[in-house]
This record gives sequence, C-alpha cells and structure tokens, in this order.
Amino acid sequence: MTSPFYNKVYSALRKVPRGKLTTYRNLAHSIKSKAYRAVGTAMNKNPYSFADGGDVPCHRVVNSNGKVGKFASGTENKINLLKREGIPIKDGKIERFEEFLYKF
DNA sequence: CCCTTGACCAAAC
DNA sequence: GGTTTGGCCAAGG
Repeated sequence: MTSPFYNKVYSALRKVPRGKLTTYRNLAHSIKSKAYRAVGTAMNKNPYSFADGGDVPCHRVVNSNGKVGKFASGTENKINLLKREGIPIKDGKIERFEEFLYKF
C-alpha cells in the first residue's frame, strides 16, 4: 500500500481526462497541500501506472512553467503519450499549455 | 530524531 | 532566453 498522502494524489489525478493536463503544483493545490515536490515523488513510485493497466494518468502531469518534466519510464515516452492524446509539444514544452489545463 | 533524496517552484543572476 | 540558488514537503534510511 501507499501512504494517505500518495492516495490523495492518485485519486485527484484520476479525475484528469484524456487530452487534458495538470501540473505538480495544481495537483498539490487540489488536495490542499503545498507539497508539489512530494507529489513528484509520489509519481515516481507510481503503483498504478497507466501502461500497466492502472487508471492513474501520471503522464498528464507537467511542470508549472509549461515544460514536460520527467517520467519514470523515459521522458520521450511521456512526450509520445501526450502527443497521442492530441497535445502539441515543441522541444520539451507544451504549446499553449494553458488551454489544456484541467480545472479541478 | 536527524539526514538525505527527489517526475518541483519562483526569484535572482 | 538560460542557469543557479534557496526553499519547499513527504518518505525512507
């Protein structure tokens, strides 16, 4: 199992639909926390990876400055997943990324 | 309990 | 524009 904090992060992230994005900062804020850095740690553990049949879309979480950020199974892989969902990415950055942000 | 480690962030340079 | 710096918070050793 995971800690209560991680579970809150995962359940919040589950609400982000295909083709939308959230940021580590927003995600933390949505669970009334400022631990955006710890959110990143939660993603890195990632017990319910999307590729592994889980329902937690970890690849839809990007940096608040519009850059894609990192990914446990490779940044390139994350970029491909996002593009596949219709999100335009140029040189590691989301284009017009505010248009794709999910509003909690 | 102290110390280290990060899929981070904002400000400063 | 980029890079560095200090701060942030939860987890694990």
